[in-house]
Amino acid sequence: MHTLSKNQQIIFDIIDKSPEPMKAYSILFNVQKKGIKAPLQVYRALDKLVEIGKIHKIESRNAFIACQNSSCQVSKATAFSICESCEKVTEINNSSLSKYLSNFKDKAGMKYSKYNLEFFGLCKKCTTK
Amino acid sequence: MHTLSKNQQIIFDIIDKSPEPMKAYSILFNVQKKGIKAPLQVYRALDKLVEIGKIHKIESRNAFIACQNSSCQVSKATAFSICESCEKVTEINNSSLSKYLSNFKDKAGMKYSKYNLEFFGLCKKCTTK
DNA sequence: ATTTAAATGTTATAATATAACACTATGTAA
DNA sequence: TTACATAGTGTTATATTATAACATTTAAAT
Ligand SMILES: [Zn+2]
Ligand SMILES: [Zn+2]
Ligand SMILES: [Zn+2]
Ligand SMILES: [Zn+2]
Repeated sequence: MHTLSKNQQIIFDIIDKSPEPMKAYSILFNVQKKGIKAPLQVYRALDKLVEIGKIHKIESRNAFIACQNSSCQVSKATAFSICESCEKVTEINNSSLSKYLSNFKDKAGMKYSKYNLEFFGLCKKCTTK
Repeated sequence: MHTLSKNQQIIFDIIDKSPEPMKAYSILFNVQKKGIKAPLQVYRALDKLVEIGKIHKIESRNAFIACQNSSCQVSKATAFSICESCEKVTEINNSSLSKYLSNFKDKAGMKYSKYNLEFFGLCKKCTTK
């Protein structure tokens, strides 16, 4: 089991508590009172947290979210739903989907070791507005 | 059928000719001899070209690629394979995959209108090195 | 011809991310 | 416990990616 360093723990905690994906500079702003002053300190922690699967990057938003899937030890098979109205992001944990994608074979013979899928649409709440 | 404006055509042509995804500022550098001098001119053309499905953005790379799928009129269901060694990117055109993803239903009841999928791994060429 | 929408040109600036270097803490193994 | 290796930190500077705001021009629609 991996033990987080001081900066990693601070930055993980703030992302984990956030109801929405957080951007790097918003994280920075929020941890300055804890002594983390420079972008690099944030980005280094983010890199590590992504690497070990504690957080994921939402590529289309340049934002970071805590892993909501306890079995997701590494960020190598990720899927998210993103509401284009309220920007709510949810990690999808669907074994049929992950099985389908993990077994997907390209005709070009490429061997995949990782994927990231982002669905866009309207969440239930925003649909009824 | 959509007719491209002058800047849109210039920028589409250079992306279409490129064997690899192009970044916005690399595009800018390459079209300066054609009179396009400012980032905004590039980004505006890119936005439009993405909107009409002539190009796609590779989110994990902040780069743009010409649509390799003639039936892809709008960028609302995209899938790519990305080689993490040589950075070669290929648009995946697989009807089983697109059918599966287009019909995918989240248990949260979210209605999806769009998705983007990026596979990562080693291409054939890089596997045998 | 008049109106409307789309595209352009330009300057400035915001937002996102990394390079380089010096230093400190932690774990491992002789 | 001392040496060594690996990971993490702090700091300054800078690179890269993207948008705001405003004036003007072109193309399309009525
Ligand atoms: Zn996860
Ligand atoms: Zn919503
Ligand atoms: Zn396409
Ligand atoms: Zn390759």
